[in-house]
Amino acid sequence: MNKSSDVSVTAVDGCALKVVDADRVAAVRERMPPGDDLADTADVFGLLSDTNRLKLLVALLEGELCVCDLAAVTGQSESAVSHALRLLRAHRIVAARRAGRMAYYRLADPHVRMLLDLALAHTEHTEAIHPERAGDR
Amino acid sequence: MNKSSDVSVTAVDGCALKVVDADRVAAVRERMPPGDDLADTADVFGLLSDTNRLKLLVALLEGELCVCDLAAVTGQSESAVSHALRLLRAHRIVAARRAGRMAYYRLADPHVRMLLDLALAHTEHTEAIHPERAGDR
DNA sequence: CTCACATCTGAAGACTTGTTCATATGTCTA
DNA sequence: TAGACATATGAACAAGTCTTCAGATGTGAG
Repeated sequence: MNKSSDVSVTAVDGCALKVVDADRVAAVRERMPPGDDLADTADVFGLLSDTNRLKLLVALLEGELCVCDLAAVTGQSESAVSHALRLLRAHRIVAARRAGRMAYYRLADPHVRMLLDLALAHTEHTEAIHPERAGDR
Repeated sequence: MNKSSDVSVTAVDGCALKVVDADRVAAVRERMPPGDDLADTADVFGLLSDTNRLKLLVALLEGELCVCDLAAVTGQSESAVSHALRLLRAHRIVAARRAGRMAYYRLADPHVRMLLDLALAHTEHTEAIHPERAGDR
């Protein structure tokens, strides 16, 4: 095993790149989930990465709400809420129930619910440990 | 309690909006975490929402790696990796250890590690239950 | 049937983000 | 010290995203 200080050059997938620890690189590569899975996961995170969408989802954690109430709770325009819900609905993260002219939305993805719970539990504890912007070294 | 079918108009925070269930709206509003917390949480999700950054973090789950190995594992240019790491470092999600001219990066945020574990555990099981794009009704 | 209402939609502009290329910084070796 | 090397950085362009506005759709009441 060529550990530590020798730099080798491999061409694992067509594009040659210098690697320091070829074994670990190969091992990590093995375990890396397929690109599609990672892309899906990144998409989910992306849906949670907007403050307004996040507010909507947090509001829905406790039960369904109609569009206008969601707008009131989150302080957004009804149009903005509708757009956001459409996106979330397309990704099956929320689901709608229609009652006459009202539309009641609820969280439809237990996986996302867990992510939200986990994330919120931590930010409540962490308060200000994330000083945004800092650049070390 | 004015439940069900009467629509009232409240001006809770200055901006008047029609609400259907004023009680629930007020209750949900109560429990909603402060805006700053939500913004921080959204930022974290945002950092995980890029496939390339996600790859880097997944690669680091098993231990530290230097920049060039990260580039090799994830198939990105070293410059791109460096830029991504800078962002992650600024948010204290990864930390660098320098050894001569090499820089070894590791996951520095246990909170993020949990989010990653949770997310990956699920995508591995869920395969294709997230048919990307679908729009119901 | 007509009106008021709740929600949805499309399009356009402002803004944010990622990638690339060129170059800078700092470290090791000869 | 000179030169090779690993990483970092800045600037610029391309691409994607959010918000808003105006108007469309569908539903219930009179």
